Amino acid sequence: MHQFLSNIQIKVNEHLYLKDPESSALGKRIIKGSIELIYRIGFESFTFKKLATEIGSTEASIYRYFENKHKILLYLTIWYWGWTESKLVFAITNIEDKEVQLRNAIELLTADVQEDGNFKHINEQKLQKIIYAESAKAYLNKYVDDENKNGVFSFYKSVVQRVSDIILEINPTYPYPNMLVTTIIEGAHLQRFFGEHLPGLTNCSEEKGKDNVQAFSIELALNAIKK
Amino acid sequence: MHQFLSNIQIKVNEHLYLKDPESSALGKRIIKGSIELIYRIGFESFTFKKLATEIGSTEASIYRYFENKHKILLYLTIWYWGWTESKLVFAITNIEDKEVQLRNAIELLTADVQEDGNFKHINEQKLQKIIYAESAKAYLNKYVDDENKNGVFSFYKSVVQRVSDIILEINPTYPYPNMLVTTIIEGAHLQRFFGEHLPGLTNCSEEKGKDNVQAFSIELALNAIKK
Amino acid sequence: MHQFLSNIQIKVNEHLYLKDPESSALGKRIIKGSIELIYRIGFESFTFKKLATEIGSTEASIYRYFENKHKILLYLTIWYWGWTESKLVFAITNIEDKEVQLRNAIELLTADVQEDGNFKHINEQKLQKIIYAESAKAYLNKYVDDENKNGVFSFYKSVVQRVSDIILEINPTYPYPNMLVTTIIEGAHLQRFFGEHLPGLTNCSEEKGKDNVQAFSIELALNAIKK
Amino acid sequence: MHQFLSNIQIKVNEHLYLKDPESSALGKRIIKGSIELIYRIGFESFTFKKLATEIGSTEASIYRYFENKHKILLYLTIWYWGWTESKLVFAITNIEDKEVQLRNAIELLTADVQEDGNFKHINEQKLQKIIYAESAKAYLNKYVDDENKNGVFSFYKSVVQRVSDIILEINPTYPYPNMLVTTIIEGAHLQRFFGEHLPGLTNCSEEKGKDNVQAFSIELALNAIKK
DNA sequence: GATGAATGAGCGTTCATTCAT
DNA sequence: AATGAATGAACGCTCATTCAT
Repeated sequence: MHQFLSNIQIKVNEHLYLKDPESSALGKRIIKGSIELIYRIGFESFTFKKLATEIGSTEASIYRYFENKHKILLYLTIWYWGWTESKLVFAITNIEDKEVQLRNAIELLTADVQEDGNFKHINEQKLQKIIYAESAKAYLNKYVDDENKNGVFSFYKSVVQRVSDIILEINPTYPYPNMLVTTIIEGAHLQRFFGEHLPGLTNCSEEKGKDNVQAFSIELALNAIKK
Repeated sequence: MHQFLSNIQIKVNEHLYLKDPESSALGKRIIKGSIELIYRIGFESFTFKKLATEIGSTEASIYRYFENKHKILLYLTIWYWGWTESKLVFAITNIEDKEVQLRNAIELLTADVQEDGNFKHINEQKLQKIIYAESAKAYLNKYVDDENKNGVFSFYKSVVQRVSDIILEINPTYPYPNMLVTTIIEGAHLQRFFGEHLPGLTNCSEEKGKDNVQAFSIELALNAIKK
Repeated sequence: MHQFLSNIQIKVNEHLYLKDPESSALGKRIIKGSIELIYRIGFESFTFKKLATEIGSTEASIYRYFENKHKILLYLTIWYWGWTESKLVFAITNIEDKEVQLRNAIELLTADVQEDGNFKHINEQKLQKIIYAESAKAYLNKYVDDENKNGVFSFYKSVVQRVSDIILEINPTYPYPNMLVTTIIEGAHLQRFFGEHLPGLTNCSEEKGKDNVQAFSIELALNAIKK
Repeated sequence: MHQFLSNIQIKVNEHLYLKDPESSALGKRIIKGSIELIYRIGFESFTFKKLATEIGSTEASIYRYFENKHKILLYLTIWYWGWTESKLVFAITNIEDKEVQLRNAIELLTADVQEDGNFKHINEQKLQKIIYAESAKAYLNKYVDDENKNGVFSFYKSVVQRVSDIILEINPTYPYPNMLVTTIIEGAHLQRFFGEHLPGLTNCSEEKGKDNVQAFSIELALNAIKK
């Protein structure tokens, strides 16, 4: 997988930045620093000033890249879903059995991310925690107009659509494929989040091989679409 | 139900406020105004100053009741889950058939709220939208220490536990009752949220009687726990 | 005149301030400090921060009184013209001869102001210099909508109208009374300004009794309207 | 006049620029863009960044020509008076009758400018509006030292002096020729400004042939100096 | 000579909070 | 108990300017 993905660069909608952060060293420090800092202090406390201090630059310089902190969160969110889609494509390619495809897909979408060496300035594990905890804030506010909303969700939609298509191939009459996929994705995020921040609210725990959030999710999906 | 609930008052953990907002007219205006304002402008833009203007009072007066805006959101969240538990208790009382209990419970938990005349200063519909969109912000930040987190979740946990118990009575060997319940609750919230803010991402729509979010949720649960 | 005016308070349009600066000690310090500071460093360099330092307060406190620095300049301008109208009314009251009225009026409007003990927190001399140099900036910018523009000019218009009326009583057929009055007022301001900042551009100088700006202005008016 | 002026280039004091804007295409775009932009948004909002965007260049490039925005305004002001003097010289050359000279001069100085095809990168109409509204800001600030002030005013002084000389030839004993000329020039500017921005404060309006600002000005001057 | 990148400094504004009444 | 006045601190943003190429 690494070999494959090492040739891939996630292309984020260019309306989201003033200057492409991938295009310079400072830009990459902004991305890296944002992930680090949002992970550490949360998006609400995250400011351009703190980010500037974090990466040893200035607010003014960051403004060359992003209009405001919401755009950064959007950028990260989109990047995350673009990256997830890449992995998804890889996980189901050349697999004949549709049910195996579905298992692979759900396993991937509900997994706890491992760091991915291909993107040096992006810590994928921390990014995933940010997605769990903060991504809702990315799209629910006045800074994001509809155009951007759609931009944000294009990768997310693709992911959902790919899995829905598999479901419909297994059971062409299942009436709620999209709902099922989003419920499973977000449900898994939630369990991860509870596991970390509100232990006691979930009963997720490590098993050997794959953990029980994944087991639960796969079982849920297969039972739901069983004819 | 109204007759029953009209005798009920939701008791919110007293660590959350400096002075009980239920104890005075101003306190109730604070609650009513907060719901109105958070619904309208979002929690991030919500400030004591704006709230004071909204209810025709002053910032200083609001500080008599709540330490900060996060505590208000916590208060609303807790109230919501306390109220939901009350309705849940009523919905399953005196029903013999466990599967009917489960159906009723899920129907309730995934429904779009109707206004409930019993709480004059609380607009339950707007409150539910706030829960969908903002409640994650209530517990994920530095203002909320662990003690409060547990306070916040006591009602939520009760709700989850009650439904889990029903599930275990139907299928005592089902290994993930909590996960299933929270996934269904939050999944439904998500579908409602998508339905309103990102139409096109979900395929939920009105059917007659109960809408298909409810149908999907009930079916999902029953298939999951089928022996 | 002092006795008469000591009972007068200049009432400035209340849309211009958030809180009436005449209503508190801090408010008066804001007015006094603004005059001092704008006089000293000019309106462009004048900021709320510098003003706060000048009067030993904070920016936030000043914002309780005025939305922005333009509103302060407007306030000062309006106050100046209100005060000028008061003096004008007094200067022509009970004078029979219309030509003497006109002489008095022009003498007043073209005079170099002397400090007026009635307004302790206002240094009228410095205020007049500000009017000469900065008042155009008060009304020519995006901060001032039409409503306010008219507010600003109500006193100015009254002044112009009173003098125009005298002119028309002396010569009812003179076609340009308003132009004449504004030209004389602003011309005198300009000569004062040149006298201070660009010596060599004007040939104004002190004579005994009244200076030659006044003499020039009176002569100009009388010759213009002579039948 | 065009034939005559087409050989003329206005030479602006070289202390005002780092590199002569007349010496390159970019320099001319800077001048053209400055007039356009100051006219549109006012001098206070005018910045090098906006100017750079307007002309499709960069802030750094503009710094090659002008130290700061105040120098640009000075440049424009000086250019305007240089251009005005050129027209004035032409308007009175070879005219015998001194009173006709004076009429011509005042007519010119109080006229609403028409575009002058000789200077392709300069829109004279917009420049005149800038002079009306903003020129005071050019010389009243810390950026302009005395040396420059005199530079700015050399053309203005020449204009005033030329007209004063005519006046003194008509009436050698008139004591205030400079005051009269500046009052008329600035008075006319003021009427134009009021006409555009504060209609109702002036009673200027179009007549046929020449408008009444011109008529008023000429009459004012002739009556003032009448022996 | 012209430009792209980066930055130090400071402005205008709001926020959360305290104090006095 | 509720309010009016005041403020310290920080935020979001822009500006003028410099440096390297």
